[in-house]
Amino acid sequence: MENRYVQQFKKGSLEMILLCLIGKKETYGYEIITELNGSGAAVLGYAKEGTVYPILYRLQEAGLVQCRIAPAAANGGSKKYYSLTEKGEETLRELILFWREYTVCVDGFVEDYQRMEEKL
Amino acid sequence: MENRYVQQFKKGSLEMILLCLIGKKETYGYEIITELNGSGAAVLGYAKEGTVYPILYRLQEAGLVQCRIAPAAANGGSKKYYSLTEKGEETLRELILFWREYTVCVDGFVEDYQRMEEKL
DNA sequence: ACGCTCTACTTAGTATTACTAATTAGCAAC
DNA sequence: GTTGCTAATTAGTAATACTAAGTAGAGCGT
Repeated sequence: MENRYVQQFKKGSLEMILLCLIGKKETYGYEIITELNGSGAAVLGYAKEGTVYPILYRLQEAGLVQCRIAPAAANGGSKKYYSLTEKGEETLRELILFWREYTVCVDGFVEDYQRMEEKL
Repeated sequence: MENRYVQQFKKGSLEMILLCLIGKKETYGYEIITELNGSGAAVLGYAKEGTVYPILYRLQEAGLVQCRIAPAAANGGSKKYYSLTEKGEETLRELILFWREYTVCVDGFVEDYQRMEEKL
């Protein structure tokens, strides 16, 4: 891992990111992994199977996503398509609200520090 | 814990928050805890000793903060005043840069989801 | 037929982070 | 001398994510 901070901040928000991706369109684990590892999300580091699949199981067990099994496609194994449940949509809305509050709070500490640093 | 999301997002960024607080002014564990539990940081939940002190030890072991022991004050035990080392300042600058990148990335996923939701 | 590659999912074991909860200890006020 | 406040320490646990390996189907080239 190139950037050791990646791991740190990533904890916790991946769950929200997966809910966003699933909410945008019905999708499956492998596609999520390739999307995360594609352009735009490099700052998250490279999501691995051992990270993504357990989160999907947790989300399903919590009743936030539902799963539809599609038979094996052109090439490759059978896919598990996930979509948000009503509870999942509600939870995601709450999560997003909280994410906003949270970043505002953390930014506050950062700005306090930087304001002080500028005075030197 | 009232808000179960608190715990999730909090993982990882507390380290940066402590560095910001220590960088702003020399301070000690108990003061950090009371500051975090005071106004403005309620969204972080209530930081407990078992969370803050181990982070301070980690930061010290990593050479990011240095420690000065002050004799017992008017009332209370002796304090351990922490301040940033040069390495700590550098690391904090890097952490802040990364924090910006990180939130932009996560916000991107959130906005993608919300853009799609509005179209419905 | 065989191995190779790609898609796709699963899982065991580990590290890190934070929380719970209890303990120690000095000093002051009553 | 007991209570209350400041201040730090620590043992044990839960949650999150990572490492690394394995399973399995389908298509392709030889």
